[in-house]
Amino acid sequence: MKNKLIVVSGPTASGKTKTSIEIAKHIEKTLNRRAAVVNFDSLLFYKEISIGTAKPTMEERDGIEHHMIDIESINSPMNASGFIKKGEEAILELFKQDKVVILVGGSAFYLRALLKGMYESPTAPKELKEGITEQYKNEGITPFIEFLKINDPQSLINLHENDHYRLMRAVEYFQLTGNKISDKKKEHDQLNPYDFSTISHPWDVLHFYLDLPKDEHFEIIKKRTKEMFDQGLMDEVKELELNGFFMTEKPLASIGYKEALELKNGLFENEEQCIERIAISTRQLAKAQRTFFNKITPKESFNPIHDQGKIKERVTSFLKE
RNA sequence: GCCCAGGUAGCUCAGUCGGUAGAGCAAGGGACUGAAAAUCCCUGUGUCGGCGGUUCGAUUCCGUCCCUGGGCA
Repeated sequence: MKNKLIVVSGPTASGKTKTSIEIAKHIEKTLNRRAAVVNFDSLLFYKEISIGTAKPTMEERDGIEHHMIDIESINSPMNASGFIKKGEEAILELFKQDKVVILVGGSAFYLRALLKGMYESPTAPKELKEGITEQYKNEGITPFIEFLKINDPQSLINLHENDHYRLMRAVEYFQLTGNKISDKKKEHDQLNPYDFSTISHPWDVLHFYLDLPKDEHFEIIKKRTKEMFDQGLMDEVKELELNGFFMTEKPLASIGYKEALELKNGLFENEEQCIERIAISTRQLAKAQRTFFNKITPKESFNPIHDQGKIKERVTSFLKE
């Protein structure tokens, strides 16, 4: 019998945490099997940031074991490759223990990397990365575009000239591997990267996608943002500073923390405006997440508020297959 | 009641020496392979407060009325 993997995806604040716990409880209590949650939210990896990431509390987890949470520090950021490695390891171990794995999160890029694979590439040595950063600082994007014109012109077609981050990565990839990243993309595109009916593992996958009407969703986002402040988001930020962080760590540039730091530095007139800003950015994040998930098939869409019963029924039938 | 400032996009505002208007933000759409809650791209949006007048033509000039803010009474 194939290992069973249940994916619970959806935009931020769409009820993924609650749904995943309900599914896990249902599996353990009603179906008499063990279940475990594996996270694929890109910010839950970091142990120092919790409130602004809506990390599930121990109470919320309700005894269900969780993995891929609090596994890194914000001063050594995770990336998709590292995620795959550790995520796969965790999942395989759970399957070995005959558990049903519930993969939960909103970072579609990471989910796709895990299920459809990534182009192989060694980690870039420090000197190479620093050299690229230095050259960009001094000379701007021009030398990178010139480099790609000669070595990987297709990437110039694939990418916009203002997308400096990806242009630099294309140069780095070539210097690192001697291969064109555009060739790798072309190769990988033949695997239909958004089609999860075929994945790079022998797992049986059921994909739940949660979403709800936009206006309703925005109300939930606003409420949750206010709650983050009540729960002490600002204290969490102050604590980080006391603990010697520079406050320039990459994960702190994420929604909630970026604005909290701005509030602390007097860039907002008041807390209310800061909250408003976070809520809008969160809504925009949800929009981007929808755009990505919309392309992913197959998936079964449900309303997190009204469809909990249907979701459980579907879990039951999936595990009997 | 009088004086002043203002009323232009969902919001904040710019502008038109008279030829029916534009930025930022918001919104909508999209891309995405080692930063992904990041990064990047594309796209509108208007009775230019109402009504009259002058003019070939008014959002722009004039009159009047309404509204908002400030000051004086």
